[in-house]
Amino acid sequence: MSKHIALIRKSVPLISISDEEINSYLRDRSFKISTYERNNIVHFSGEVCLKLEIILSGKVAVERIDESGNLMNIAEFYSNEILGGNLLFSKNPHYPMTITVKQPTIILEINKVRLFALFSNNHDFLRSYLEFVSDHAVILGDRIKHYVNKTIRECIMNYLEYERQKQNSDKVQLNITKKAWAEKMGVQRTSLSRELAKMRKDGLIRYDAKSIEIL
Amino acid sequence: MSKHIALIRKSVPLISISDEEINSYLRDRSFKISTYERNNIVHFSGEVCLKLEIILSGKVAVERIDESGNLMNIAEFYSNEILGGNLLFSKNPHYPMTITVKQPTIILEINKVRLFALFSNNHDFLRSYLEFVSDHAVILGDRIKHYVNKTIRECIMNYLEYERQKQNSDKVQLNITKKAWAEKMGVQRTSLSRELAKMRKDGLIRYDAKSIEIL
DNA sequence: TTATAAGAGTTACCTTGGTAACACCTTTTT
DNA sequence: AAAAAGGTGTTACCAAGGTAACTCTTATAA
Repeated sequence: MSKHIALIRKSVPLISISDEEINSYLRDRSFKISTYERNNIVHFSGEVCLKLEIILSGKVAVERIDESGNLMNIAEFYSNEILGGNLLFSKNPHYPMTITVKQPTIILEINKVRLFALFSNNHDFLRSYLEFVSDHAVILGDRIKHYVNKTIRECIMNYLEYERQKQNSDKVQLNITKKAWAEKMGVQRTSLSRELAKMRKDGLIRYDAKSIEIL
Repeated sequence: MSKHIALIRKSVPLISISDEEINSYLRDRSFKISTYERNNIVHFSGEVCLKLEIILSGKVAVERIDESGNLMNIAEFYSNEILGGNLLFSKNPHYPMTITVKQPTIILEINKVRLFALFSNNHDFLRSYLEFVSDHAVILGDRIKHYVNKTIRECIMNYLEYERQKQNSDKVQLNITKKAWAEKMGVQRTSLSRELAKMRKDGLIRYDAKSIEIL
């Protein structure tokens, strides 16, 4: 348990909360720790959101599974990130997608009443909460912008452009598998393969198994 | 000006703020009133968001215009609704889409410092702000769910199903033009026409210029 | 009340991308 | 080291839907 408190102490969103507070919240159950194994499901699509969750360690993914069983990876969350922040105060707080564990994960759950009390008493916490929620709404909006009504080629270029800037090189290292990339863009893996081949033929890119060079 | 104060007094998000406060905020310019005519642009895509805006009266639309000039209507906002709520506290607060005026509109602008002070001093205001922001993040998520990787037929059925419940009748009145409907779904008007004709042939619907009956 | 603009329906044509069925690799597991 | 599982590339086939070019109808303006 003291290991968990150490984890909470290190958690960025909670940085301004004292040990005594943490202990008392854990005791009165307004804070709760949950641990998950790989492939556990944290929340099913449609489930009601009743608490805020802060990831203390690990990695989870928000995934949309359509009627035919196709997977689309909408977002991934790591340590210090928040789940349910966009949902908790909504009039209709249902998780819109499934949240699954990708790496063993420890999560701190905060109930709604405690959260609101923290906002009131701790303006730094409120500020970082608002910042987080804002940032993620913006990311959602960006996904609409980048992936709605775009051709696969445009999706590929968006991704490569983003990685080119992040990696600061025209030769982009692919740190994910092609399968995962296809799921991220919500297209078939074979269609991604085909489009990459076409783009090579059109002289736009050069590539091998692990990297793509933008020409 | 007193007319504006009356409008602010009636505004749901600000219901718990007194006349004296409103007056003093207007005087120190942390509150500001702007009026817009039809087709004015409130914010261009990419513009930096520096303030929260509350619509006191009128109607605006959030629109995405792609490279080929095609319009997609992402959302519409009316009296008592908030603009920029998802953005203001983000690290990268750029309006992702263009916001245009559909009906003459009066907007109250609140700067970031004042807004944060209101949160701190007025928990009801904070609560309704959080609720609003949450609801709208959920709506954004729903749009992803409803419109990403769906056929036109599925988009049509989603819309009709939604309207059927709202209007509580199998015969759905179309209160928008077909053109606007197509823009809302981000498809070509001709493709919508074609698909409706197909659905009629398949015995799914019956329709005339103003209404559609679900069979 | 014309004239002009804007919405609406139809269809031939063609591009995009999902499906399915292979053949290879590469990585784990036993 | 052999076997199983999962990632990858390729391609023929086909459905969905964007484009463009018309025509017809319904508002709005002169």
